[in-house]
Amino acid sequence: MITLAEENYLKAILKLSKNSKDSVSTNSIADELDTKASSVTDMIKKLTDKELINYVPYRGVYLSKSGVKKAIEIVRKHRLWEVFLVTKLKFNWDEVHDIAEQLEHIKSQKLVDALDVYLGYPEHDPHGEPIPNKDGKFPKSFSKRLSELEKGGSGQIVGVSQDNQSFLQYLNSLNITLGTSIRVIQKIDFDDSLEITIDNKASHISIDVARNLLIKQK
Amino acid sequence: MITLAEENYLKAILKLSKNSKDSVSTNSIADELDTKASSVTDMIKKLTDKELINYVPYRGVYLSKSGVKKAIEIVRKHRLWEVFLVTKLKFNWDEVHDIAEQLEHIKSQKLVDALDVYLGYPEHDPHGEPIPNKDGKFPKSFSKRLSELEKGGSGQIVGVSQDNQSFLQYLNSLNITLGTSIRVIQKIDFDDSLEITIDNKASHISIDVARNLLIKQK
DNA sequence: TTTTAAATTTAGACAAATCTAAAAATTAAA
DNA sequence: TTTAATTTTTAGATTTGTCTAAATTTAAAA
Repeated sequence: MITLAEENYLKAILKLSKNSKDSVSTNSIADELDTKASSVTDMIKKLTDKELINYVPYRGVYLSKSGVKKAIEIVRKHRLWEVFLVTKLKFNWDEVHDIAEQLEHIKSQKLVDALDVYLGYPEHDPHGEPIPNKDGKFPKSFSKRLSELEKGGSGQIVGVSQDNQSFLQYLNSLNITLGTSIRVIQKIDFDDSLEITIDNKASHISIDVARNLLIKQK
Repeated sequence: MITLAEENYLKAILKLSKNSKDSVSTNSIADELDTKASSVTDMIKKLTDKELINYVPYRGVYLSKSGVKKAIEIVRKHRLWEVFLVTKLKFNWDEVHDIAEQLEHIKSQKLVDALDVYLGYPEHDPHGEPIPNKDGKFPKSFSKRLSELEKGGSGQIVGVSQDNQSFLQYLNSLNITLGTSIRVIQKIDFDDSLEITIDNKASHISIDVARNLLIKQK
């Protein structure tokens, strides 16, 4: 049986191994989970015993096949629940993370699959992150960043690539949400900022914001 | 902060104090939670420190005001999630208990309330148990037992008063579910069993079953 | 290449929740 | 009312997940 704490470690290791291809260091896990390196070493041993990760002392860890499978399952649950909270319970984009953090640990394969059906097999969560399917496969992504669009280009918001509170709240204030139509009216050379329309209303955003907005073109 | 284990104890104590009005004994809690009396004594001390229960050594416990409030919140969450699983995710009646047992511990007031709205403020869970509202008040019950109906009487199933697996599975095999229309065709004096129609199809059930079926008459 | 700094692990401790076995208190029986 | 049986509590141990402080290993700097 895999415990809640173990699940959180697996998820953290998966996330960290996506950033850099190398094995994941003890300290980086400690940072990610806001805990101490010594605690991480302890847990690493438990996960190694369960063959969920591979570990060479002082050399870092990486997920085993079963560890990847398990970690992806947790990510899948997290993101499906986020979709549920936003699309069905009308939560805001930036309110769902902490609740999904709890819901992702509910154990029932049937529940996850039923939720997936109920939500219509969504491919992205409200933050634009891809949702792996039942077999652990991620959908092919067709989105690009708003910052990559040319003048005159347009598309619909399908996600964001950063999910901190202040960013999401800023988007809220701009009336940018999932599905919002955006068109690039002008690109300002001076600071790379963009004049855009948000559902046909004019607005102005910085390049930093544009870089974190994922859009899908028709 | 209240822990998962503490929540389970509060729920058990609430359940046990509904049966008998007296204070709840250590052993009865141990039975209910399938644990040892010594473990119960330990936990009783913790709950007493947190003023969630009142406790006199060797004399049993009862819930404090805040303990009742907390326990009812958990029951509310459990039952709302059961409704969700059955009405939205199409689970069977007898499959939802274990999952709700996990979901009831998710911490978010906003989530519970949103779920309540989403489900249309249900007053009973799929087992017929009443769902306390936001303020902890239970709905007034208008249901009666099928066993109390006269020959010729009819109504709709609104719940059951017993929720063990085999009973629920038996009902399933009879095609008795929430909302099913039942009419009493004949009462057999010999063993008090009943000839009934289930959605207009003839069937025969024992008095024991009839006693555990809650119906609402038009 | 030796020394210093940084990262990692070990050792020992702690809180939560549980257990077994033994002691104490209460209740029931003789 | 004394004894026996039952219930409850205490004492001490265990597991999980965490911590601090010290020791060890690896990497970087002189």
